[in-house]
Amino acid sequence: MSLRYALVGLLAEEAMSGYDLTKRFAVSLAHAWPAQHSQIYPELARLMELGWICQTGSGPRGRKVYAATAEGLTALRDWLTHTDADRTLRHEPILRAFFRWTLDPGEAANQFRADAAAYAATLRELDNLARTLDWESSPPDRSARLALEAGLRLYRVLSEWAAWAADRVDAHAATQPAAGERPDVSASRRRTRQ
Amino acid sequence: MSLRYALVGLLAEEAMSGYDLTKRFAVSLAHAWPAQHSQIYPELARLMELGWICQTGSGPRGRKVYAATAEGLTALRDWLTHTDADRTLRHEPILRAFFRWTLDPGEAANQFRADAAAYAATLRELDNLARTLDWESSPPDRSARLALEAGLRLYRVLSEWAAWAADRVDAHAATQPAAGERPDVSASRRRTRQ
DNA sequence: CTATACATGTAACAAGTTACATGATTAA
DNA sequence: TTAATCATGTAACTTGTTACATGTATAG
Repeated sequence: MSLRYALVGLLAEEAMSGYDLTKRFAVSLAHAWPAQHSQIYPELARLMELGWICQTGSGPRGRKVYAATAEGLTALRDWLTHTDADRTLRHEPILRAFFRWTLDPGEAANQFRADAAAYAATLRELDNLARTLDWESSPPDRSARLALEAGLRLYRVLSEWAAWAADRVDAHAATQPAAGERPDVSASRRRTRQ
Repeated sequence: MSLRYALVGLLAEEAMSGYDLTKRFAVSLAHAWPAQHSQIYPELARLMELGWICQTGSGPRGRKVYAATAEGLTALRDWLTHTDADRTLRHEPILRAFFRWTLDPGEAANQFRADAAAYAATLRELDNLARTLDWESSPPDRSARLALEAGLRLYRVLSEWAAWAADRVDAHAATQPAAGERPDVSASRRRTRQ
């Protein structure tokens, strides 16, 4: 349901088209709730049926401009106040980290450093985005700035974490007798509880 | 595909059943890649067909114990080294933060504080889990500790972020003339680009 | 004229969640 | 004996991704 409310929320701030919304999801919302146009257009149709949004204009190339209705805004507020937030974190790079013991330490460290670099790049991107937002402007902009701050802090720690993990792997490898190329997988595989 | 490789990875470390795997996903992997038993059992069947795992034993109540095969381990390593990681972050509480300008500031601040408390609770949970893992034990445990550290750091910043955001909302509300109960939504809604 | 950006949609598939469904073993 | 835990599975549905498909307006 999150996408549905996100669309209403954006349209409550400012009337715009599906194309505009898609761009919003590709920039400011990219690090909170990414969505493609193929998901957005059908959802807009459903929101029209629900009466949570309405078409307020049109433009060249079949452009349709939508705005949130009072009902839509009520539904959004109801979602925010009367439903539990899903605080799940699902992040593939962390999953990958669990299994890097199957690689030789040099490769594992390289991968952590690649993660660190990628996170740092995203952080710079978000930082530029944050600079375009004013702290003391409109309520929507103030909220956006608070949300953006989460992304800023998250990517900063992810970057630090990955760099730290790379160093740890290197440090441990240095203490090892540099035996085979890879850790002895079969030894741990023999551990079994039937 | 992540689930598939996660299962092979866990079974490369230690032979176990679908039930055991489900518990692993509910504890150590819960904050990296959550998965339910309804997703795990069918995937195990597919992994058997692929030859990436094999059944190595059985137990009471139809218990089936699986282990990763050499092919499975090769596939896992190939995934880790030859495919791009998906570094997407999708987190509902951040999305919600974007739209809290539609609520009165008191309610918005309360919600941020509830977020902070929930994150802090998860952090304590993860901290207990981390204490059960040794830094210098087996390679799999060392990897798990590195991965867990990401969760630790992420939940710490999320908790700090939410508390900070709550304070910010309060601080801003204090400077406001306490006019109506809610921000003037209609004013910003009038902003429109056709 | 020609490439790029604008603009909207659909279809097929993959992944994930919730609910349904069943039964065996064990500990109190 | 009875509740909890162990243990495996399926079905229906929702959500999200990738690819397909089409056409218009604008800037160089």
